[in-house]
Amino acid sequence: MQIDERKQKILKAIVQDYIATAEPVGSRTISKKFELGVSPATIRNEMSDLEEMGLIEQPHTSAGRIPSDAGYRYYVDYLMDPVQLSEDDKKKINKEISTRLNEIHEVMEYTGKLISQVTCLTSLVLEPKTKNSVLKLHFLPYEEGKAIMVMVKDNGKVENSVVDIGEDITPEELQILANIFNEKMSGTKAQDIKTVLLREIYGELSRKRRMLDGILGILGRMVNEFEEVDEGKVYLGGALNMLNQPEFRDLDKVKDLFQVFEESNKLKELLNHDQQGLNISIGSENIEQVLKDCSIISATYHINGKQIGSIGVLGPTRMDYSRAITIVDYMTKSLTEMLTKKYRRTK
Amino acid sequence: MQIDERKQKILKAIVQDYIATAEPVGSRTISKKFELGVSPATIRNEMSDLEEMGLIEQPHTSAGRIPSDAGYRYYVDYLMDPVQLSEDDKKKINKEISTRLNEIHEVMEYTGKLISQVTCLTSLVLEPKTKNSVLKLHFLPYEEGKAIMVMVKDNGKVENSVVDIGEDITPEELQILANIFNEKMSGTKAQDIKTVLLREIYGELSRKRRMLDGILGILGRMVNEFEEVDEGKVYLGGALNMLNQPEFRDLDKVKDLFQVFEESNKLKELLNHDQQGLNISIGSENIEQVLKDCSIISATYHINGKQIGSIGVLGPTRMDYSRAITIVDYMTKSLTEMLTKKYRRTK
DNA sequence: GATTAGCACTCACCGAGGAAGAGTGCTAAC
DNA sequence: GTTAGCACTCTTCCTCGGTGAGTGCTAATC
Repeated sequence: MQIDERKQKILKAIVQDYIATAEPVGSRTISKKFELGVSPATIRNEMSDLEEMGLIEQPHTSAGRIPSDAGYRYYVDYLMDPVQLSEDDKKKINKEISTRLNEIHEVMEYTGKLISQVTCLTSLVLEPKTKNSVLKLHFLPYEEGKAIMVMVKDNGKVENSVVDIGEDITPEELQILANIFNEKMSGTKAQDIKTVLLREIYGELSRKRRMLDGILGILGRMVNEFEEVDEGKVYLGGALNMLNQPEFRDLDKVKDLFQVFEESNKLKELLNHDQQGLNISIGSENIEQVLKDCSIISATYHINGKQIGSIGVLGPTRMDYSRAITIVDYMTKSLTEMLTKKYRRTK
Repeated sequence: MQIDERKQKILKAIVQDYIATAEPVGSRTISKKFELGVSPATIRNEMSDLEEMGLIEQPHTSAGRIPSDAGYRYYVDYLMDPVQLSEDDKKKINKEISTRLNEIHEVMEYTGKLISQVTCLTSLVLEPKTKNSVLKLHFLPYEEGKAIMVMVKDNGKVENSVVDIGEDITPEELQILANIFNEKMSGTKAQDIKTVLLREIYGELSRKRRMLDGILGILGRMVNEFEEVDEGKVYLGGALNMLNQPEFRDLDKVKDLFQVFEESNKLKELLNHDQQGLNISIGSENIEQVLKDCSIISATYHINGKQIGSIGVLGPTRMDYSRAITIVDYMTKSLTEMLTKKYRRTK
């Protein structure tokens, strides 16, 4: 869409003023607050054009204009001024995160809190996907018929779960299972394990008929475990901030919104776009109908340049895009750096 | 407080009608809906007395009466009719829980969902406190200078964490440490481990001077781990249900309430009364000022008759107490039974 | 003496009506 | 092409009277 410079300035003024005040912007306001050197009447004419183009709209006849989704999109793509994060903010973020780096879930939770605090919006943080290799498998004795399976993954995480092994499997046999895994499978992606592993083990064990049935059963359950821990958890932070937004003064809207917040699957989907890097989804561009008055800024972070998770902020379409983008961007970089440092492995 | 039978009947009618309708109850309503055999005028006189006693109050002059906190308390203590849970409900609860019994956090989360669904209120579920014994300790190799410590607790939970062990500790030495622990300490309460363990290990190892320093360091960190995992997580479910309650039509109240919901520490405190069994906290009886219009029904559940956690429901003071109590009560019993069955150990 | 009918009074709630104010669109002049 | 002027629209806010639910009091009744 090609629009002339003065229209751009006016659109920019409308978006910025509306972001700041949450009130429809009138022609007089623009001519007073922003120095365009033209009278309100001229601005009115331009606004009429902008409305025809679908970039702004009028809540009712005698009100000012507010940006449409398309208007925000144009603003974000072409008009927005870049914002620098203050050194203070940067320091705060870096320091706060690095003091919390013990457990991955603590990092995630705190990252979320931090983002929502700095942006005054709601934060979404997706745990690194553990669609990655299990490096090593250990079995430990538990109780009759059960064993503790400890999995070391190549992102440094350690998971354990109790698996049923049946009564007639001996510790030695379990050890064989672990050995086979550690020798042959180490580094296999979890989702590939199901097929590959089963074939391998089958070959290896075909001599030892007696064990076979039991162990195949264990494998079935193990693979379930692998998949279960595969899911990155999603952390929601600062949901309350939404209640301070004037667009959520309506209780029904709050209900709808929080309904989405309670469904972690939906939240995951919101962050789960395929492309890497920064992504901005404005209003009706969101998959979720309920979020038609919200925008989401999200970005991916990396560990060892490979596994990825994402973080995002969710706010009303009328959010301070440039600030939010800057913060999300900085946060992903800082997270990538720290997590990579933490989980750098010789392998 | 001694009040005559007719006053009791009237108070009961007021509470029940108010619970059902959320509207102040007038004298005419009572005389029509409940068969007391007296005219509205008589009821009015009685109501006037009840108000003087502080059991009911009047929102404004020309409105009916609503129960005060003291009124609810009297109702709960003396007037309430017991409710039987329908067989359907029972079956539903039992079935739903037992299909989910794999991971403790799944049980907790699902229990919460179930309670909030059945009561249409908000549920709080406190994980079993793991202020309990570590039965067994294992060490597994991780990377240079670190080891995976796997702890089996006597409530059946398995926890793992990566501990720094320093470069010059050999796997064999770690094994010794584990052996010492498993022989001497097994079953010691986590909070007692710090002192006892240190003394024991010190004696055991005083011969092997070289190892001592390193191992003492590990112990320090281990003990931190023990304490860290001590905290039971709290699960919140059905927070949205509160938004359907007419008392939370006011956005500011919602904000305050959700503020509490976001602080898991406060939620824990709400469930953390010392006495076992059922506990009812009405309105201003709550520690948390913000919850002065809410009541909490909570009860403790047990595993192996020892470790305890609790579950609760939170709703407006105008909640259906007898139903809520019945459900919470049934739920704790059913949870106790199932968890005890699951975690029954020969030890 | 307890109960009740009758009645005046209070007060929240609701909808109508009207004034104020913000903002527009149009027209005519610059 | 730009702007001043003006009529017009529409929301917001306030006021005001009517309505209805419910009370408290008084006097009559059981």
